[in-house]
Amino acid sequence: MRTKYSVRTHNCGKLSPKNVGEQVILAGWVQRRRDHGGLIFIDLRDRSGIVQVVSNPVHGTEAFNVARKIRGEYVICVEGKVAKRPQGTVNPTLPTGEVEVIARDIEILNPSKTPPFEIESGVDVDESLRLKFRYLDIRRPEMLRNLKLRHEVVTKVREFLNKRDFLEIETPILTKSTPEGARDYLVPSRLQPGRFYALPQSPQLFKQILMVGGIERYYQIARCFRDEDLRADRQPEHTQIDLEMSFVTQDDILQLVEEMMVEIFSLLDIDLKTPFERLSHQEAVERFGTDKPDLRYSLDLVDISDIAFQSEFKVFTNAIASGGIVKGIRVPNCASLSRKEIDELVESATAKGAKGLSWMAISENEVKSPIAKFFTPSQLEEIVDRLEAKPGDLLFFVADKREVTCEILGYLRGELADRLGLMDPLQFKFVWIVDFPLFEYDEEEGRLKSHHHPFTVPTEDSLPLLDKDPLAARAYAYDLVVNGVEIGGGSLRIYDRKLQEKIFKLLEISPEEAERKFGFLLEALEYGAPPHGGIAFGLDRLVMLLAGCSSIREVIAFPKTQTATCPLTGSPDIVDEKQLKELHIRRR
RNA sequence: GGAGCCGUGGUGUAGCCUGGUCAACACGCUGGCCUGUCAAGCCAGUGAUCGCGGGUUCAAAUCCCGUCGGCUCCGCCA
Repeated sequence: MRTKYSVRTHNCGKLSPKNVGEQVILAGWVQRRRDHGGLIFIDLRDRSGIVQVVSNPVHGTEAFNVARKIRGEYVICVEGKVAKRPQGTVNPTLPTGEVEVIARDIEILNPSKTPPFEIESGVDVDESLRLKFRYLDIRRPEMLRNLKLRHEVVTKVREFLNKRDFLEIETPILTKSTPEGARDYLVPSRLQPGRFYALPQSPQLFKQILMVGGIERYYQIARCFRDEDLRADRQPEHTQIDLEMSFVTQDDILQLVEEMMVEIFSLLDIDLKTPFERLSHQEAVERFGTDKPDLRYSLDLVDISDIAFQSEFKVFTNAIASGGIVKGIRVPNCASLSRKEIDELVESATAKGAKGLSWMAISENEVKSPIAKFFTPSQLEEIVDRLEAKPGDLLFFVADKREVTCEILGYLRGELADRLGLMDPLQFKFVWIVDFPLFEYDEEEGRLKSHHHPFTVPTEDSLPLLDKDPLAARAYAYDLVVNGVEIGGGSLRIYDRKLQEKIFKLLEISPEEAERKFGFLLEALEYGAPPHGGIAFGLDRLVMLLAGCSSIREVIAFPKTQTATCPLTGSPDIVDEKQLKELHIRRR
């Protein structure tokens, strides 16, 4: 019996009436033990599922004695016969509920301490405890399901891209720090005193170099590192589905990705309609107040500046006079919202940076609002018409600079949708955001900053704008957004050294710095670089959406806490002085 | 760097506002009974000085300050 587990014949969860009569050897963990005194039931669990084992002294005296000692999470091996359950004892909630295994022999392979929390679905346990005992947490069905789903997504992606002639190629983890972007994780070099590697924020430059290397189609399931603060959807290391192609247009890439998404979502029997909706960056911001809109609900933002300017309401007219706008949002059937609820919304908008938030409640023949007195009846009617408001609707208005107005209302839009339960968790609304600005203005640094990254190619008609009005320049850049979550983004890249240098110059990266940081790329561009472009997806976010979770930690085997620590291993940790010395590092 | 919420036996919570049987409930765990349960049942028992430190008070889980940890968010994340 010592090594019987090595000849395990079946998986627990796979047993069915078809196996009745068969002699089987199972191995797994004890989910639960029900001791009836003269008869003991054991729910035996392995990765495939659970099956009930019955230990009756009649069928195995020794086994019964062992069964009495068994406790939860013991690892055991059971030999016995599969039997149909007696009439009236079938468990319809268990896939294997029609059968049970009559134990002839039971061996305890390894006992277990009582786990610090119950290993079952739907636990509500402190997350840091789950993470400290992640190996127990992973035994829970939800975690197993999520990790399995993640595996299936990755498998699907590989199949899909392999079929389309992509090569999976690894790029270095120990690489070079680059300016711009997120804070790098640094790794001190032992052999080169005083020098540091950086962990990659993405394989961006390597994949472009691979294109220059004639690979034409590359992908990688790539780990990426960013030393920034964490969120529910942000970890210091995350995994990207990274791909790059030569000789393609933006449309080629978008189309390929759509096909890939169809494949991925077919895993959950979800039929995605292609092509996905496309919104220009500008339209997204104007209509939804964000570049990652959740299109499961409408609540569009509507400009009423022209009407508002005619009113007597100083807040509105002043905002417009100083170059701002007034926009509104219509919330259906919410005129009955209590004053307290409205005040809460006003407060949250103010917390977001709004100077104020005006509202109007629409009823059959009047507009109830603290600001109604500043408007003529016909102006009010125009506003109602413009927002297509119906009796029972509630309207909110913000007056400020264009960007601020859109941002606040965009935030309010999400807040309202959440409160009103407009986010259908079973629906997946894909949208491409395209025509991104090439640059944005960095107030802090007082200079231009790449909206996507410095290697993104401007559209042809933007080229003349680079010198005149760079902020008006558009890029061949695109984001894929699902239900308000940005799951991927990419661009066509610059493959001309002169243009790349020009962009660096506009970003106020000196030729010396450009040479030092990106010299190898600039040089590569001079040796027959093909036109190319690509995209990268946040695998964790994608799987999170598919799994219906609200944090990527649920789909990562060993995630970090908000303070970037690992309760399981205790990393990060102090190291020996000897190690530091070898690395030429002195602590302050 | 900032804001908010949380921290009570192994787990999840109640108690906290209105200081004084202040430690309760469920699950778990241990033992006993029990041959058809599957969240088994019944009986008995075990177990927390209330994250930590300080303060107020005759008296603090309860009020105040600080601190640590977890989570959410802002900043940050090309």
